[in-house]
Amino acid sequence: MIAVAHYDPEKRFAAIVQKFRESRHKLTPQRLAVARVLATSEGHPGVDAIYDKLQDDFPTMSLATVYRNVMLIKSLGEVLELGFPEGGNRYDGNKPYPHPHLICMQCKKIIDPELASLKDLTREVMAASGFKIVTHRMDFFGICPDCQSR
Amino acid sequence: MIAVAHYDPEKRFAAIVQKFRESRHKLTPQRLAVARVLATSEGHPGVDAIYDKLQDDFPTMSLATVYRNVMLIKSLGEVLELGFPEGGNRYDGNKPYPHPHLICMQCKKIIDPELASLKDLTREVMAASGFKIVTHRMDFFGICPDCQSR
DNA sequence: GGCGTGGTGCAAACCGATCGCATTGGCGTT
DNA sequence: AACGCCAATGCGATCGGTTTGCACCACGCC
Repeated sequence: MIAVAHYDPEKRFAAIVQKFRESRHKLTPQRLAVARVLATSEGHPGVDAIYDKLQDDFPTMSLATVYRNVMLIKSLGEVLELGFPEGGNRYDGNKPYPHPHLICMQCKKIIDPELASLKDLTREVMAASGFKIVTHRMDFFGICPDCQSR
Repeated sequence: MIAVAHYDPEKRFAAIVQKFRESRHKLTPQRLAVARVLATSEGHPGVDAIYDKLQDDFPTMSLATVYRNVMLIKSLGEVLELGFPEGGNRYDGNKPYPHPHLICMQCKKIIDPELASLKDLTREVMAASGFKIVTHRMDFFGICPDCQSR
């Protein structure tokens, strides 16, 4: 398996909470719980996965609340949204900047491969096209080793 | 502007029609019209754009017919679908294999930059992860020269 | 040219995501 | 520590792009 660089979830959680404070948003238990899940972003969870994970602690929490808080954290720039046309967007609040993803088409797991920097490619595109590149998206779709052997 | 390699729309159209025949699908005027638009895929049209473009020739054609035929051509492997989480998927039937795209976030135009092959990256990912890579997606989002000067 | 079946047009259904609203509760103020 | 404002929550209703069901139509084998 590829080595995966990641940040300390505690530090990421603190950074997100800091953004809440700066933007004068209230620190509700539900909000903090969503932030905590995203700070780790184990497995690049979708809204459903976040919702399920918090069912034990917040049995009455609404799915709408998860949606709203994920969107809030996204608007604060503290989570990377991986949108998919078929729905079920996934989120990465541990590394909230664009990076490549490796997606298993069968079990839907998503991991972060370590790749030679895309900086060169981005620079190449900017120079050749005249575009001002704001962000990018790079996904590899395939079958993971686990699913291959199943 | 980046030079863009593309295929002869006539040849692409013939190839798609050939697939229709092989798969025993009827050659209706609406189906052929959709295939003809996709063979060129000027501007990477979405379903709406295809529908609009064919209004003059087929004023009574249903949007559902466009959807069904685009999906058919996709299932035949003759069009590349560029799905977006916010909807409005775009299609490329001229180069129906994965390749990078450069997308203007303002006017939504999509062009094909010429880049050093991604083969090396794909191979790197496969070797390092053990995944069997089936396809990929690589988009650069930015502001095109036209929109920058507006 | 006739027939069978797949294709079309229309409208209804679908469904994840979002919104409206009444209630709740975080947190600045006193 | 208690108050009170207004953002946040939970719930149900709603939305809009896409898909589906169905009756009618027409492509293409014979």
